[in-house]
Amino acid sequence: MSIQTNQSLSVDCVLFGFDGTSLRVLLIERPAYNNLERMKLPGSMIHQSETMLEAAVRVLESVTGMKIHYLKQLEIFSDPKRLRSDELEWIRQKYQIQTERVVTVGYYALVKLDRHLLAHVSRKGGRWVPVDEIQRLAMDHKLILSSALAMLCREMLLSPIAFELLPKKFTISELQRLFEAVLGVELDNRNFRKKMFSSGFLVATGEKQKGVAHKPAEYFIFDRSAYRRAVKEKLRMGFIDNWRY
Amino acid sequence: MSIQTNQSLSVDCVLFGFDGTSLRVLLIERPAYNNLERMKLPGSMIHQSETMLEAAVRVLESVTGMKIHYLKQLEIFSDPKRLRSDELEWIRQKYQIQTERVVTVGYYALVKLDRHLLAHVSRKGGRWVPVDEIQRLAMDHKLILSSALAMLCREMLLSPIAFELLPKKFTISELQRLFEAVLGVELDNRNFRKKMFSSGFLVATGEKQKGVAHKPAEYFIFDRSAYRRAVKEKLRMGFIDNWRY
DNA sequence: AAACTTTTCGTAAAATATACGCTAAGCAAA
DNA sequence: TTTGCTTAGCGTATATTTTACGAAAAGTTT
Repeated sequence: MSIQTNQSLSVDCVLFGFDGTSLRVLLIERPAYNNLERMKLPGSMIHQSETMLEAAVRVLESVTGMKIHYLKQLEIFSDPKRLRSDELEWIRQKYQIQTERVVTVGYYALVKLDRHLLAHVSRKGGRWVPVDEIQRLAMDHKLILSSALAMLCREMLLSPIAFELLPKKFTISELQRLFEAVLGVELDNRNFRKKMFSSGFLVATGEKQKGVAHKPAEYFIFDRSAYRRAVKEKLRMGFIDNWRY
Repeated sequence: MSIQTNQSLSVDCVLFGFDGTSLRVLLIERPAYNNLERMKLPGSMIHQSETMLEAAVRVLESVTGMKIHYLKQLEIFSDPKRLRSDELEWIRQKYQIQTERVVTVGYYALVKLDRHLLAHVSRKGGRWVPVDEIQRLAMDHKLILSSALAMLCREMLLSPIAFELLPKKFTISELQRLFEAVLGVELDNRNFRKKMFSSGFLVATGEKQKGVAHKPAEYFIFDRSAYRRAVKEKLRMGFIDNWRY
């Protein structure tokens, strides 16, 4: 029943990207050590004078080389037995600390994939792996990933995070494919389009696709301020019109 | 840039109850110490071999004397400057530990208020304070409370947590008043009733109010398995019928 | 008995969601 | 050049849900 004094705190980050077809997660390949799983989530122990969030930002900006715009906390993973002794030993060696227990906070983040980012990440030993190809991960990182996926699905239905994963200009079909990939459903393209346009936060650019073997689609952009206006409008009008038991 | 080794981990819990009119939070009055705020949230340092969640359960079951059925994690509060030095000193004294930094995890929980619970809590130095009467709290507990309130609102619209706060048997009006208290809105009683009945998880008991100066209302109970069936039904049918941008 | 209060049942209109037909615009193959 | 294939994009009819209220019912208080 004694107070714990020799524990450490870390962050582990699930960074999602969308390549137009499938949802991908950024994984780090760590050097071989005994028989430990090689692939892990990007993470770090926290430093003296930073918050958990700042630690997560540090980890992600280091591996991507860019500013992270969407980053949220998941859960805290504090099972005293969450790390096997060999994993704990790896951590002691890597960070040169004596610790009996590592409590970690999961974060999930979204980025727009582009050539520049892909290049930077691969220089840093990172790999963008499609979520449905991930079988095993180091430590309890598979658990953290599951938590992130659940959060992503939930958020996708409630706030406009899809646009964090798409390029600035995108077609309605790309948007729809993203929804289908994340939620694992098929959607009717005509109704999907109607729903997306109904709130008026998609702005036509006038530009169209080129070189596609079918009618070229128009590119749209997401107007965040129009979105905020629409949300306010809804709140003024309906009371609880958006609950769903 | 060094790794933190001398920090501690704690939990702080926001326990909500509903007295039929207003939403209340359980606060603890701590002994006077310098000029620190007296009222704080129930909390504790974590022990060697328990998870954060287990620590929260321990704290809440100790102060209420009963099993806690609804308990969820909020956020982690890790600002290195979240505690003033006098608050930190208080913690060092209370727990007899040398620590430079206390990172805390917020939890929020729901209970049904009854006479028995009220009595037990007041023996333990706890007080049920209406949320809108809380001006200041110790440390950053006001911040944790805000986080809990935001979470409560969000959850109230998405899952049937209202029934965790009401007695087993309740009238539709009581249910409505709870919604109004938590969300801070006024609702049309006829439409509220329709909405609540539409999913079919409210079961009539046949019992009615007695001694009220108007038409007596019937008591209902929440049928959790009917609720689960209704949710499944919805998922089979609609695709994304419950997103709300 | 009249007044008052809250419960409870209804109903009509408005707004949203769903299912699906059909044309448009590009490329590729014939 | 024509035919076929594919996805984009428009429209419409029907079903479902939400919203705004009217009014009766069942008690207590005056």
